[in-house]
Amino acid sequence: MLNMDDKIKIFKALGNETRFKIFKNIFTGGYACSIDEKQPKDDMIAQATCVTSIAEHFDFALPTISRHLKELKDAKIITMTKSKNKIYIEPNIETMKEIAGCFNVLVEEYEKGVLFQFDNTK
Amino acid sequence: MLNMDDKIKIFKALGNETRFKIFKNIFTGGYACSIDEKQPKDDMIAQATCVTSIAEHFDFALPTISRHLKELKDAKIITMTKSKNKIYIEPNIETMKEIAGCFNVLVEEYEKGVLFQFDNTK
DNA sequence: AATAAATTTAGCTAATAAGCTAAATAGATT
DNA sequence: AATCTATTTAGCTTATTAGCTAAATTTATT
Repeated sequence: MLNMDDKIKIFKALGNETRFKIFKNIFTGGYACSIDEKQPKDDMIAQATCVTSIAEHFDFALPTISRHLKELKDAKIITMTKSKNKIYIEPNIETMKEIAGCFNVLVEEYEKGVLFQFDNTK
Repeated sequence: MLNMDDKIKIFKALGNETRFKIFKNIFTGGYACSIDEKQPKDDMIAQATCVTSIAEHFDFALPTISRHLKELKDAKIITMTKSKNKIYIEPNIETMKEIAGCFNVLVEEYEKGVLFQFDNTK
């Protein structure tokens, strides 16, 4: 369950152009890591990628992308799993489900509330 | 339809503690404006409130809250409608529906994708 | 016409964030 | 053991953001 600070951290992480693009690409694109292509691991899903392969798609220095990824990880938007000398990056779909749920509830509750008020004011 | 910049603006707006609390309160609480209580308008729903009445619930100076509200408005999270010398503030539920839709699609598409890959890797 | 209420604008300061390069660390390969 | 690959840490600069007070603007009330 996400508390308020968790949610704020998630929104802050997504409220930056570079991180949003990284997020979007990890969730919808998924770059294969060069080493994965040589030695695919069947316990890794295809989206799993590494810091360098993500950074290649951006015009920023590697440490900059590394720090953005850390922020996405700290917000639980992605997971970063060390395996040998590489970091495998995957979408954290549980967090997305929770956020989706928050907005769905917000819309549902709001519509309930509006109907209630319409009844009240008439 | 929200484009990428719109979405980033929305997340940036919600990624700040003060704005998140204002957002939360406008959507779930709804403070009545002192003047509304004296002269209720039947074309305004109960959540409609004004800058001062929102600011009363925060320990920040009025101009600070005013600027935060402007940012929520610019992100289309709330609407601000001038009526006489006051601003009526209401949730913009359409934007919330769109954001909810984005996360719902993300989760759905991801799960489709994962299933596809499982089929592929086996 | 003067005052009061609601809100914004302007201009300032301090904190935070985003970028960089250089150096450090950890593991793999030769 | 030396080198290469992947990544992070440190330390720096610049830009942005969040807060403030004071002043301006707009409309309502007396």
